[in-house]
Amino acid sequence: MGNPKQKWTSEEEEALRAGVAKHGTGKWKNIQRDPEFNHLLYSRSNIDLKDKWRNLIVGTNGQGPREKSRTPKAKANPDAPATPMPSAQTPASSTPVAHDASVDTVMEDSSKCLLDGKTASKYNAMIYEALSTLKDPNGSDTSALVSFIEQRHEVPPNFRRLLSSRLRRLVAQDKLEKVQNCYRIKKDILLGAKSTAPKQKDIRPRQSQTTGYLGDTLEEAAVATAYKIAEAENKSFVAAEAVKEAERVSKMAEDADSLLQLAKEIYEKCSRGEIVLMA
DNA sequence: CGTCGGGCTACGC
DNA sequence: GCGTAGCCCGACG
Repeated sequence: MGNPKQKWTSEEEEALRAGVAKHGTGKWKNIQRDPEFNHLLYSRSNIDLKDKWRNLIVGTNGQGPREKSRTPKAKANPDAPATPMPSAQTPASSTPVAHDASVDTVMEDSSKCLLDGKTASKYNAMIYEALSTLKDPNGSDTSALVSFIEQRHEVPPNFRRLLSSRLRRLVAQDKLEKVQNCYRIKKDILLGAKSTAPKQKDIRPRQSQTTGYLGDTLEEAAVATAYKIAEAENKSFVAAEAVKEAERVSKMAEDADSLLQLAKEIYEKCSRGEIVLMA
């Protein structure tokens, strides 16, 4: 009630970045506890840090609403395949690449409608289903996706909004690609990747007895999608190494930049004869 | 206990 | 009306 909203200041943001640079992502509590940043982040919880960083990343990823790229990210990643935006993908969220590679979703799209526990995002599956069915070379826009999904699934009234939110997030995670107003499944990085069989051997050959509204073309598309995802998963794994390298470099660059600025300030003050207090 | 991902909603354009 | 950003909640380790 009495919480209008607490917007993040650039100080806090900078502290967060510095904290991430020092401790790495995921160590939100450490960052928050760190006496160095606690002065700025005392009013924020570790969850807040995580959330803020999430939004920060979206903007840093390349095309984002807000580009706060103050620091010229190092290019690096010489081995970059055919990826449009290989550089600084996600500072330390190699998680989305490797860990998140579990790509939960996808696999059992429609059959997941009323499945047991997992309760993962079935929306993602719907999106993949829709995209892989209407194979639009230019991608499908939100309206097309909404109507497609609405025809096959039960959706809440505010689904459109939900969907667009989800689409954005998927794009941010590099799972989808947005061209103009249309979305399509992203299939970046293509490399030799020997088919490392173990995983995708069981991509549910048959499914759909849950409801039965499934067409065979749809099923085929679903399987194809699952296959592609599995393939992409393998590629991601291989690519993760390169990405990590890039991350490391860009992180170093950021660090160096911060230190440089700090050093500059100190230098100027010193040359003016002022006394500088170091923390 | 801490982290992560999803979802909701107020706010700005 | 859409997109963004902060915040909350449940799940998982």
